[in-house]
Amino acid sequence: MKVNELNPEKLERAANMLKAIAHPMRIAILGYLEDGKKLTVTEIHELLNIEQSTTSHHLGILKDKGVLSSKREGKNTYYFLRHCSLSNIVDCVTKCTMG
Amino acid sequence: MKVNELNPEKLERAANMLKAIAHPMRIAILGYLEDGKKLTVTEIHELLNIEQSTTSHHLGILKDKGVLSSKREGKNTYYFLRHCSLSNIVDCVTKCTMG
DNA sequence: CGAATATATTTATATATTTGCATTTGATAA
DNA sequence: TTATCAAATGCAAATATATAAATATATTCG
Repeated sequence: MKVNELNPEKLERAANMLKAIAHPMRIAILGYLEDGKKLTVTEIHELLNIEQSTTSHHLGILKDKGVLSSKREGKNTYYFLRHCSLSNIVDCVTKCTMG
Repeated sequence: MKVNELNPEKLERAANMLKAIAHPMRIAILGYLEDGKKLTVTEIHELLNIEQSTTSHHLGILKDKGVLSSKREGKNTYYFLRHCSLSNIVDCVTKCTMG
């Protein structure tokens, strides 16, 4: 890989995407969204047992940094992984922290 | 993957490891350490053109969170990836942020 | 030992993040 | 229209993080 051909803006964008993922709740969210699953804000906030607004906040961060996409359907908004390969990051880091 | 069998402590550890990586300078550091390369603090601080103390700080964070290991040899301390698979994270996130 | 080099730590300041509450906006149905 | 459910936003307090300057520690060499 050519990380060091990365200019500061690219490093910044990569860091921002990782920073978006680097939070316990947000890692858990990504865990629920593997294999192309789509979930609503309410579903996630009930699964994680955290406030609706907090959930929305986390989802907004993940969307803003390019980790998730969303699609409104009626009253619900479904969130899902923008790049399915992003599951690998969570996979890799959980494996590395197990040992 | 079984992210959601992860208990809060494991999520926390995974998040901390990602948080350690999620910084432009620290991503650049990991870029220099791919393929098992080992570099000293001074080499890194010169490569990145940042303060020695700042460099040491960043390396300390990466080591503390389990991303890097270090080995002292004489006056120098060499830093290197603890799990070579961690390069994949940087790889994946840089690819995802390119598009 | 004292000097030089490499690394780490401490400290202070600036900046950013997390969280929940209250509110608002959006969509549907009665 | 009004009521209701779903999601997003603004705000504020608490907490965490980043940076650099100064200082401290460790190692080697003369």
